[in-house]
Amino acid sequence: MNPETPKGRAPSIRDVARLAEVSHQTVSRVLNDHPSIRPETRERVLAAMETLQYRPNRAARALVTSRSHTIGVLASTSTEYGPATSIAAIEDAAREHGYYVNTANIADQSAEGIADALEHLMLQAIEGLVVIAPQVRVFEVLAASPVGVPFVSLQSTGRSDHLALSVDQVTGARRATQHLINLGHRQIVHLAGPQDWIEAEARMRGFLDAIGDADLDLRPPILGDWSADFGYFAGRELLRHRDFTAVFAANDQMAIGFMHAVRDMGLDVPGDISVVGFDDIPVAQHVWPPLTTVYQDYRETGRRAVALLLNQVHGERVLEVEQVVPRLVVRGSTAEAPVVRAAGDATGGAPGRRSRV
Amino acid sequence: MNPETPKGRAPSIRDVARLAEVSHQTVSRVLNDHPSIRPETRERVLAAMETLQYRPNRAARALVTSRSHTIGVLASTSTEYGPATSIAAIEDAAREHGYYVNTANIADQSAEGIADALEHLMLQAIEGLVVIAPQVRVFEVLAASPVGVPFVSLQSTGRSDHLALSVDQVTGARRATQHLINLGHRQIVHLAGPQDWIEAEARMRGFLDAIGDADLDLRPPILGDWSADFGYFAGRELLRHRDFTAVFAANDQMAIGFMHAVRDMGLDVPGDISVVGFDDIPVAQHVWPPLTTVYQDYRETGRRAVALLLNQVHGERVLEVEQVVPRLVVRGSTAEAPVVRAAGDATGGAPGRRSRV
DNA sequence: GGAACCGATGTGCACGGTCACATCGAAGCT
DNA sequence: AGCTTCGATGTGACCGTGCACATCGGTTCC
Repeated sequence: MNPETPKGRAPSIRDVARLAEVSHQTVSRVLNDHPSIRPETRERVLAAMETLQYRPNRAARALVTSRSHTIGVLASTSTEYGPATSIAAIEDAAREHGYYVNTANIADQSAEGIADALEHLMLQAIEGLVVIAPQVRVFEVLAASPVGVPFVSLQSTGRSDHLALSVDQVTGARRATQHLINLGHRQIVHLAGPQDWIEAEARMRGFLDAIGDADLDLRPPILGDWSADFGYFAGRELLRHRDFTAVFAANDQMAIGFMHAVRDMGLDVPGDISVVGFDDIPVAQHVWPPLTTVYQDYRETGRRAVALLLNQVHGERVLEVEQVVPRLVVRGSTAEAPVVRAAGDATGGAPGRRSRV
Repeated sequence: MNPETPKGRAPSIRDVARLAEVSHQTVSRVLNDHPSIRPETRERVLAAMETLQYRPNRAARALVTSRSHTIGVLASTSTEYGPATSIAAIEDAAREHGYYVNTANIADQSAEGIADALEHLMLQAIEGLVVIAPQVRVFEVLAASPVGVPFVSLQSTGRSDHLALSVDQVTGARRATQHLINLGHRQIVHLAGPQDWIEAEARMRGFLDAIGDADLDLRPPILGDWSADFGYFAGRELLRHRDFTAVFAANDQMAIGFMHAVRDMGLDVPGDISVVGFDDIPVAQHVWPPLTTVYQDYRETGRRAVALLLNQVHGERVLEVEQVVPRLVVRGSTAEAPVVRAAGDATGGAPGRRSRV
């Protein structure tokens, strides 16, 4: 459409060069901010680009430099609030650094599904990888077929073959549990995440540590699937025997589902049973009762992952990462343990209503 | 590392060709499933690829074919459940079709922010665009600087310059409102989404239609920002005058925040005030009371967007899209309107508890 | 039995950039 | 004055793949 454009093809640096009456190499230099270009020449080239509506061809550049300027994100459950938030932050941060992001979601949890997603990313010639699919198995697959590019995981694995952004979930979980213990609870149930998940394990460890420190009886944690539905059904089951006074759920969804079950049984949170979640999803403070939980900054985590990864990609020294400790947020779902355990009393009071927004 | 690999460079089709004792073109043909290749030759080539761990270079291929095999997603609020779910579905579907997805989040709502994100995608040479950033302004920007590739939007705009996946939100909202009207509510407040949003407008229109059909008094809708926090604060404000008995919120988060405010004022849902949301996010059925809302299938929407877009990209005839009507899910947050409007009575009963999981 | 055709494969170039090296005039140094 | 250095620019090759066209042996057809 543009009269200057020679063929039906998009304009290339040679078209720009012709119009600006310079060599194609000079155009290339302008593109790459080469120092030794006369300001006047640069202006002329830029004007020609503007006229032709020139856009550099990323494929051509990638071909010759063998740099794709793309980072991969290997994700699972990207629908959940936490991962989704981190992914969005990763994309923003990457764009800021002039990078593109390619996400592959793990379809199922099989090793094959993981390998498929990884293969998809490798075909894209990614320069680095952010792993936000925090199942132990993912790292096994990664170890079995090395990607050959630096990678960062958003969860701490304890392995040393890559960098991990250590949000100290163990301490977060420990603090949540200690909060319950401080309130006088002695029988505490842990609704954990799935077996294979690193975060689930870390949170469980924090729970176990706190229980051990306080020398309390240990009930084996219930392994869940992070969903509110699971929290609900687990609650229905658990509440058949009222032999506990508090629950620490490994995420807010399960906590919310559990609270639903408590109400269905005609019991009260926190009057009869205190509940703590993990993550502080946006609705956590608006459910009834407002959920005591552990806050972690998913955006910041994503941002830092990109910074860390790009450092590695550019071959810079990677500094030791300081641990971020998530913060306990006390709301209305926790209260002092009922003094007398009355198994039949379903109409316990509702003390300690400290709802806040 | 591999003895066959000539230099430090990754193997190319010529390396494969040399090993298989064919020409590079034959290798290319094997890659592209050209019909006239002898099975025996194909085998030999495939074996050579395997030996060399050959991976096609996407950049080179994109350069010569000028096809990037990438689709762009222009998104905003990709952190919310709905968009996040659709994006994940888009990525899965695209991968299934051998396509890559590049997402750009709109940083702020300014025209500049939108143009930036779009520019980012265009530099990537996307073949098609899915718009999941349902603000009217986005379409203005798109109209001002045409992208030159087919695009599909996940929300109906009424414009005819592109395809829109019409989930019929107007009807969904109308049904939600009618549900309240059928329960005897006469004063209904609408917590709407932000001004600029297509979905917000559609849902508001459905609300207005239903109110108009029933010949009820119209209260101007309150424009919110989709957040639970907003729902809460709007509720605190609205409830200073109890001149309504039901609320239709444009999404579940605002509904949940509003219900929080109702409780804070010592009132009861649905005894004093019925609440309907929109979206059916996973926790909606587990909050108290379980939220009556309108379900829409975000995964399916994303999947269909990709199918539609790729049809266009491949120049196929694009069939008219049938409208999907979202489904009303009745739960415990709605009940018959209180017969007598007792302004001071804060302890209304809790009829119609039909909680279900 | 020779022309036309077809299946299977090879040859060379083009895609749009960047890199290494060449060129060339002006300025600096001895 | 002659040599070196440097800034500003040009020339040609190359990255890995696909396309257009050429080649070549074997059938088919009249």
